[in-house]
Amino acid sequence: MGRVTGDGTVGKALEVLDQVAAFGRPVRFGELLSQSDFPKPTLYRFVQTLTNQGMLAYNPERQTYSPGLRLVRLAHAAWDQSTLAPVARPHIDALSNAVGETVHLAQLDAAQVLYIDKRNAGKPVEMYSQAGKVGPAYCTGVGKVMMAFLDEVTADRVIEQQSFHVFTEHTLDTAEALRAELSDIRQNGYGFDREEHEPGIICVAMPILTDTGRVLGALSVTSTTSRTNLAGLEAYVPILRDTAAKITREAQNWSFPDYHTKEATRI
Amino acid sequence: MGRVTGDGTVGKALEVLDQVAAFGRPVRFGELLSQSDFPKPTLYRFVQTLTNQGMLAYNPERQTYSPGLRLVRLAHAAWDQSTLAPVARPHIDALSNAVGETVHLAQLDAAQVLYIDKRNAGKPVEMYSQAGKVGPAYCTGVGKVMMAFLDEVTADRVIEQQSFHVFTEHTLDTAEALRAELSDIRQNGYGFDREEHEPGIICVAMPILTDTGRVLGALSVTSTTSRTNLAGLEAYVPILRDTAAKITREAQNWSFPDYHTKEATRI
DNA sequence: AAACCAAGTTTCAAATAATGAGACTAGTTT
DNA sequence: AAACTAGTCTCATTATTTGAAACTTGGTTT
Repeated sequence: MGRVTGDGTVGKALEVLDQVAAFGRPVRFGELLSQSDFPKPTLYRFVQTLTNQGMLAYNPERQTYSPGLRLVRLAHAAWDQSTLAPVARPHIDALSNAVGETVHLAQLDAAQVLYIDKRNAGKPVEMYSQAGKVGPAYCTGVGKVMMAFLDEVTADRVIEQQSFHVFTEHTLDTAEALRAELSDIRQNGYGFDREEHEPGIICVAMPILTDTGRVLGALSVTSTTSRTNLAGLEAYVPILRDTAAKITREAQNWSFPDYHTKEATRI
Repeated sequence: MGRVTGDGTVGKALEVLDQVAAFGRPVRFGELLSQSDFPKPTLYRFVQTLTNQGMLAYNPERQTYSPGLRLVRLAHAAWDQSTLAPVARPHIDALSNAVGETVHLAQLDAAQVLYIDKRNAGKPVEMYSQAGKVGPAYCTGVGKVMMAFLDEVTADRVIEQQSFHVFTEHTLDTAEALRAELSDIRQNGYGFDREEHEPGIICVAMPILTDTGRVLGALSVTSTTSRTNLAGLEAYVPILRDTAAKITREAQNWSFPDYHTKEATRI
């Protein structure tokens, strides 16, 4: 969804990979076919190739395909080199201890929010279950603050790719409403999720920017309307700002990849 | 290393992806070129395509490439659907608590050991940093017990792909020595790492097999020669066997992908 | 400031690989 | 045993990849 297609054969093969992943369970060739735009033999060859390459795993007993182990290995490298996680970890820990609420670290990937790290209030870390998860950008705190600080061209592209599905009565459901909100966020320097994604769930979010203003990612503190309110969350703004600044400082040295290509095709 | 090449354009592109990941740090185009068999424009186009697709991330300030965020998202799905991790987690937790030593869960990927989960004695879980890591199969406990229970054809292919690099004075450095060891392991049903990979580090490992004998993965308990010895580790065999059996039972229901294709090219 | 150099990028005809309609096979149901 | 279904294979056509060479850009030296 929102992914650039038409990068030749490689792009098509990766599209198939995404489709398999999107099923969320092992999937049969036929199911994939009925859902795919590719003709049977073409899809078949892609699936074959990806399986040979370890990007898909094949279960011969059930004749099903699922995303392969090679991805886990590659993601390990991505995690280390292309995400804020290694640099941010100690600061996230400190933030989590200080606020005693759920903390998220996210980055943008193809117009979606990709959760990179998470600390559950109190509970021990239950990682991979959350890291790698994606969510909508237009109705989450982290998504909105990241979009707010993108350059105009990139922002337009990202906004255009939002689905504006209505999750709750507070969900912003048009590009115009979103643009207005992003403008507010730019003014304040931070943003909220006002039960826009899930009823009863609110959060305050802070962008992580380079000092040239490039978006690196975002942090958020999440709570529920039963425990606090927006004013209560706003009290966390100073510590969030501080944490973000620390992450920025360290990230500058290590230096991180950008979220746009020269080609303007990818976010 | 050990990966099947020659799956057309897609295979070549993924080879490039592996090369970038192998650098272990953001890498410039030129560095990649000097290390690659592809001619300049060909490599250039691959890198371009992969970047457009989010499989690589480009840092315009430093002009470097690193594995992209899309991999993190895809790996999340792989983790959930193609690994033993979700099923094994509670049992690994219990095992870790019971033995108070470092516990590993691993699977085979392309003749290498892929660590899927880990519990550090006492310390809090620090996930992704370990999950996705790869290691040699011929000189680790988990690697050897998995190889020992592969079917003959697959085992031959895997053994052939081992590097037999000598890490310590105890490293098995020939296919013959390894085959003898695997035979012993098959007899006992479990295996050890006798400081073969790192001096002072020893472990006892147990394969996780389906009841038809197919290899699903392996478990190990690791310690140091300063804290215990092989006889001490052997005491953990019953609980390891028990844990493996529990994981097998649950995995059967959920059912997992295999580690060989119909094509006999991929492990 | 001109010449040089290195790194990255683009071009385009030739070579190669991807494509997909259709045929085939194996397994299952009527 | 015929009809059906899901998966796999073939091969002429078509479209894409390929890479030598030329070009551009930014930085460094003379």
